[in-house]
Amino acid sequence: MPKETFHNLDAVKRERFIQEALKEFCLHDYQQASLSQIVKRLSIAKGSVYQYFENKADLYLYLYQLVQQKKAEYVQGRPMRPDEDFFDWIEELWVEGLRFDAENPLFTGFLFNVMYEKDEVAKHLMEENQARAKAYFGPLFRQFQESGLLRKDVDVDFMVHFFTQSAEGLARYTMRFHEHDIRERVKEGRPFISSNREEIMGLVKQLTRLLRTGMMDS
Amino acid sequence: MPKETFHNLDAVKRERFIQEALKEFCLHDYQQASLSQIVKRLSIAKGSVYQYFENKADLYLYLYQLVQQKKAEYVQGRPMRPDEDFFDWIEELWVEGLRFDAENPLFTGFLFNVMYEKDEVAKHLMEENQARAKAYFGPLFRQFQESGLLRKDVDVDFMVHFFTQSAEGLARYTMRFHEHDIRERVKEGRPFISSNREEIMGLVKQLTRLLRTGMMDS
DNA sequence: AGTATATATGACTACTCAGTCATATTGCTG
DNA sequence: CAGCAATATGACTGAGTAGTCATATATACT
Repeated sequence: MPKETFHNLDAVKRERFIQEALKEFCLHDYQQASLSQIVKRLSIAKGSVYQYFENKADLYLYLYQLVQQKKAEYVQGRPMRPDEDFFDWIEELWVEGLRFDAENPLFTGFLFNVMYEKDEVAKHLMEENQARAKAYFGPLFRQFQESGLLRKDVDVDFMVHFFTQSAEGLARYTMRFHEHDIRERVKEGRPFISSNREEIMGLVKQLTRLLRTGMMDS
Repeated sequence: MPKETFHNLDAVKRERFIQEALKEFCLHDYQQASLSQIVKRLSIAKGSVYQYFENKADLYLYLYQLVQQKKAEYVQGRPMRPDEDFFDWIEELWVEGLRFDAENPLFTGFLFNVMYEKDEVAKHLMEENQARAKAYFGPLFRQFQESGLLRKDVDVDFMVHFFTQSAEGLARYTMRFHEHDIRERVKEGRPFISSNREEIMGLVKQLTRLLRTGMMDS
């Protein structure tokens, strides 16, 4: 976690530091991300990083905690109402989530990188994240199976995996037009996820259609 | 592409070189993978790498081409028969594919890394791969839509994306029990994908169920 | 055996990095 | 203003990297 000095920092300077650090961890994985490059872009001394954080891993974990928290705040506070349709609820959740992604591309880019990070620092973060999804949706799905809402001939764990994987793929799909220049967009701070509400709604609806009743024509 | 010298190499030595290089690129992304480490493990001189290949990128691209080709050979040669059910065909394809993955963990590990590689060297490989999938399944899906097999209220591109993403997620799911010690397994050359035919068949069947008719109980 | 060609070698260059630390600068307090 | 504590600095260390190249060794051919 950050040292006292970082919290004492001028808010503008602290924000700029976070932005630039996120940018670096968006463009590169943990090992390849360079503190030297961050301080160069910020025009501050290398030593300052170590006035603010213990080391590189400390900074990385702080950023993760920050981003994770912001995203959770945004998505939570809209729990499923009793007797509400699960997929209707999910639709709303995902639309909100994608809007958040569009508005905070650096957050999303960072989380995507964490997801596929090969370094040890990030291993437990992914595992935690997966465990969280499993703990949340697992019992819910089991309950739905019992109440005859979800099919019983597919394993709950597998269905949760399939479901979360689909959500992830949805975010990825929204980036499809910017895949070739995501790096440039990150560098320049431009968004790389569509913020077109119509488009987002359309995609989410298509995904829930597939999840509900599959690919086959009925 | 490799230099003449690499092709002239004793087959055993060449195979060992490939194995060790794949191992390194399984454990690390492109930038982090170290030629110095590879030659150390092989007990050969650093210079030898440059007798065999132009540079690091050349080696990486050679490995990709090699792995891609081997996998294609394995999966191809089982084209869809006319009037065969699409999902029945897919089931067979995926079972074969997962068997290949289980038998060649280094190949699969390497391809997984390529997929999420952030370095420029790999960018066009991913794009190529996605374009290949789109070119192959796109027209097929469009045809299925017209013949009333696939639902028409979901965009073909989106459906192809959903479909390929699901296949990828399937492979990832088979690794779920080894996620914490994949690195150790790669280092020691032990498999990290289940080769239990029953289990593989079971998982593939569950996925095709979900793809066919969705998650809801009918 | 002798010569030419192919292959193997590892010290070396030039680079980047995380992290350190003695020193300089700033801000605050009495 | 003096003095002290908090903060900023950047040269430096030690480690690791891709790639080079002159030299040594092995192989093939006459």
